[in-house]
Amino acid sequence: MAEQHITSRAQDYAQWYQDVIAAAQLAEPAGVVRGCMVVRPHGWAIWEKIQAELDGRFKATGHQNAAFPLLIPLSFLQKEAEHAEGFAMECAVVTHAGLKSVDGKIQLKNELEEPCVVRPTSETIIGHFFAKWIDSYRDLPLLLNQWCSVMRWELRTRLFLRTAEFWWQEGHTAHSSHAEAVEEVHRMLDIYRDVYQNVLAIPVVRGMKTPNEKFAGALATYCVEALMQDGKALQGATSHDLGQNFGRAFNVTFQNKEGARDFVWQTSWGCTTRTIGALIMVHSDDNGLVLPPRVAPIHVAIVPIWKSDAEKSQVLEASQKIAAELREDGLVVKLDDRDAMRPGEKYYEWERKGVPLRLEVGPRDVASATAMAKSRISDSKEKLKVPFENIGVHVGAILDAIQKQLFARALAFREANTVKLDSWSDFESLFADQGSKYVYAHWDGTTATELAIKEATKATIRCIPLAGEGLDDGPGKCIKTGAPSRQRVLFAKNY
RNA sequence: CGGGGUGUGGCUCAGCUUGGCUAGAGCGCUUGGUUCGGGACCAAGAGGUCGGAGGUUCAAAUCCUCUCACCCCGACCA
Repeated sequence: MAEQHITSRAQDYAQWYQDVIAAAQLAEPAGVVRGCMVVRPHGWAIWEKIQAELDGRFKATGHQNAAFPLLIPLSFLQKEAEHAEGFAMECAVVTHAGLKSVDGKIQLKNELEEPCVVRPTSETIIGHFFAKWIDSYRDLPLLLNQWCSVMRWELRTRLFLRTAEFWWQEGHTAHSSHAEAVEEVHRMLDIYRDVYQNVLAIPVVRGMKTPNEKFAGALATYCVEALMQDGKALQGATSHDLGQNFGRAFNVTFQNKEGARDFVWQTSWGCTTRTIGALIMVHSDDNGLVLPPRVAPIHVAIVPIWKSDAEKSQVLEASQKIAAELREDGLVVKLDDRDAMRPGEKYYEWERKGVPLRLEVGPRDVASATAMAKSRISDSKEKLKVPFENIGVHVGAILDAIQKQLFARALAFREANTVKLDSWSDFESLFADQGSKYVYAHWDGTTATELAIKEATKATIRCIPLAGEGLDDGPGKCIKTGAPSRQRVLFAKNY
């Protein structure tokens, strides 16, 4: 196991981000195919935890999982003009099938009559099947989700944040009325908020995207936005009101109670492996990955300490008992009994992998029937004594506390890095150089102004916060043009 | 896709300017031994066609051309 140096956040934030990923063995660039990543077991285990949390909530709200083809006929993409334009540049295209060997060299064989795109998202092909499956209002609502990977041929890639292939879920639903579809859009947005805040311990702002930022082909796009430690925002998940746009494009119609034909009202919503990037950039520190217990693949690492063989058997026996008891409580416990490694090195390893709690069990601890506990997020090297008796209760309480502390810490950071601005020069200087925060400011509602602000400062409108979110205080004047503004919107640089 | 940078054992790098013995070091890895409460030590080993393909040359890690990948800054985007 190669020792991993982690650059400090202060020195080079981008390098720190990559170092944390390498040191925790979460993922690495595939190298053999531009922009693609390999998600290593520890990284995938985190994704599986996120999947489980989301999937359970999807099922509980009546959704079913399904799987649709990876390849989409090119013609499908042309059916919804705005959607096609939004994704045209970044589609990977399959033009051939089969290979042949010519003079020992592999060559392409049969050119396809109609090329296929590798799905960048599945609205089109799912629209096609919705048209087949939906005939009556009795078939609605149709509530589906698929877990899969998609491909967008990105020109600049970063592990988890932007890769050519990434993993996600995409929910697709069809409804008999716009009101019902809108209700679904918000139901799913709230599920994302719930998972972000209560599982990932990341505070988010719910909002609506501007017309300029919304999903190509949607009537409206809603999102949850999170703030990273460098002051940049990251979109955590999206939920789209597709209106009848795809219904029209794919002729998805149903007969309503009155006997009339109408196009269905659709939604789609998604959350990606990018979420792991958010986890890293919100919680982790200069010692490596920090994970909230609810998404940690390993909750507790037990490091036994011994000198003699007699001590070793005694200490291991006690450690195994503790591990078994904690596992009965549903915790994932790693008993690190590797012989060749000294305890200190094990501490560093589990720290950089983000294990929330470490228990040390040595001869002295066995004698006193206590273990030394070290939280991943405690400031000092101070350790806490926990008794063997009812250890599950103590460990459970510590893990709960860590979960709460992480959210509180992230929330405090967000509050400390959120400002209300009304002066254009203040706005400009805040975003000067690499600077960024959450800035609530007035905007006149035009795309022209939005783009002018971006041009001048690199800051973009992350969202128009929903009622009750953010720091809105009623109408005002646009920070750039002085034109009337209905409410403050959220600005930041973004990933 | 535009601008800049990088590519030498698993990792970090030296060597390249000015071509020349068998391509080195530290860490990691393997084996044996001593260790073990915050990154251990000793000894002996294994591991590289220098990102790839062409070219120049008696001779290329080193010079030239092309290409691939990665990183940074843009533009675009989950």
